[in-house]
Amino acid sequence: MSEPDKIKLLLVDDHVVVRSGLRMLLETRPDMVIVAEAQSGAEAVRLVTQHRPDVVLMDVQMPDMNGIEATRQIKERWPETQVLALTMYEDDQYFFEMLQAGASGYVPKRAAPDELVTAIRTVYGGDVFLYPSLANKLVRDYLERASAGDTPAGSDSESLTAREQEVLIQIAGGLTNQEIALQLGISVKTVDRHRENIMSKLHLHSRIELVKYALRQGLIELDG
Amino acid sequence: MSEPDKIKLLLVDDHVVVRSGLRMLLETRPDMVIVAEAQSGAEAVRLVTQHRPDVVLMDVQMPDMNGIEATRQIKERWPETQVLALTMYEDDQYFFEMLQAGASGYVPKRAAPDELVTAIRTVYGGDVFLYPSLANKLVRDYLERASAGDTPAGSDSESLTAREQEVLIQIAGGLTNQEIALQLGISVKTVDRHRENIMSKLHLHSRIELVKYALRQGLIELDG
DNA sequence: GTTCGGGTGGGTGGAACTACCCATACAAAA
DNA sequence: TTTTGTATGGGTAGTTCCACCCACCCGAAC
Repeated sequence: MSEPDKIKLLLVDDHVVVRSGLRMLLETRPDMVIVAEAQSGAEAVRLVTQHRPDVVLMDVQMPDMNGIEATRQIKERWPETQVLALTMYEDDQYFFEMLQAGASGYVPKRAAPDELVTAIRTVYGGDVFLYPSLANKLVRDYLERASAGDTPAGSDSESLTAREQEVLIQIAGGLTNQEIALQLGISVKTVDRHRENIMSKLHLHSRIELVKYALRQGLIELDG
Repeated sequence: MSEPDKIKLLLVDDHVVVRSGLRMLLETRPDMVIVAEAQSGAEAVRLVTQHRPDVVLMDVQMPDMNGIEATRQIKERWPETQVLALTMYEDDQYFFEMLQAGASGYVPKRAAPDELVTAIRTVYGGDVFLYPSLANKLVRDYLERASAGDTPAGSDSESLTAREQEVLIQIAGGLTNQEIALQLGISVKTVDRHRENIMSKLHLHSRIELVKYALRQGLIELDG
């Protein structure tokens, strides 16, 4: 279909403008070709099946199914496909989750075009690319965990699982269970189950308390 | 400089990708020409002075100086320059502020390219363009104000009465309507009535949004 | 191989929330 | 005086939340 030596890209973003911008910045590069565009996480998974791209440029925040869940599903089925996360905000709350989901890189959308190109080539080569400000974050977090001895048995109160944390962030963002379910591509009942577990673990009893907890923990920002 | 019959555009967005996308979608149109790009509100004001564009495509959320303040300053100095607001989120909290600042239109970035072009031509013609979902919002608000007897120039957002503020604080404190009613010695329905009025005035639609509003306004503390 | 935890999902019932409708009482402003 | 705004309260409907109940699948740990 396309020259075999080019890096095949899949663009995933819910905004036409952003996809066009990425296309403009990337398709002129001699070693890259855009094989498809998706506007939701669900569509991305489908198009990976169809086009088998080398690298997926994945927006993190999207309706329908967000980038984290889409990444998880893609890496589960095609581990050789590399995912490069794109985000609007550098202080992104989903940074760690995205890496856990299997993303090989993380670049803010404000990055210069050449930086983006470098990032794509890096993850295509099987390496990890982290934007400097975000790399610092990762290192800091790593050191914290190391010095804390990994928090073995959840020293104080029970700690939340990654999934629970994800749901908590969505709740704190003001979404209903219904909307969260749509975001994560799971059942409303499961979201509700996670919410119950979170409340139980944290000894909280209403969404508002969850919101305040998330704010105190810095899981979300007030202006978000 | 450029053909006089073309609509001169200034693109304002802090993301290179978005500016590129807009450029790609717009510069091929025969009746449009992009005279400059700005990556902050401050730069936008400067470039309007320099290039005198007909229409400014203004991102709302930006660091440095946001789109609202930039719009205010631009409209103050060059009222004939039209500003079309672009936003990432349809349920934008800055919607009304942007209109008050002088924007002639409001379009989400997820809008189709042709819709954006239509919007530009509309505001260039001196008319107002509102994306359907947002127009509904405005109409609803207008009707509210009209039936309520206006609030003269609709200048600032309607302010809360003392009682409403009191109820808001209790809600933000995490109390239920039941508990608030008990606290204030009034009926649950009255508390509910106050809540409705508060939400209506502030254009908010859930308790969680009320909590965040109260926190932003400093009405309550996070640890309280 | 069994146990255990995490993630998934369903059902029920009551409370709470949200958006509409309606009204009355009172004080201040036009 | 009439209007306006504020506070008060009721009704109804539909949705969401919350706390219980139950289950299955899977992978990791023991």
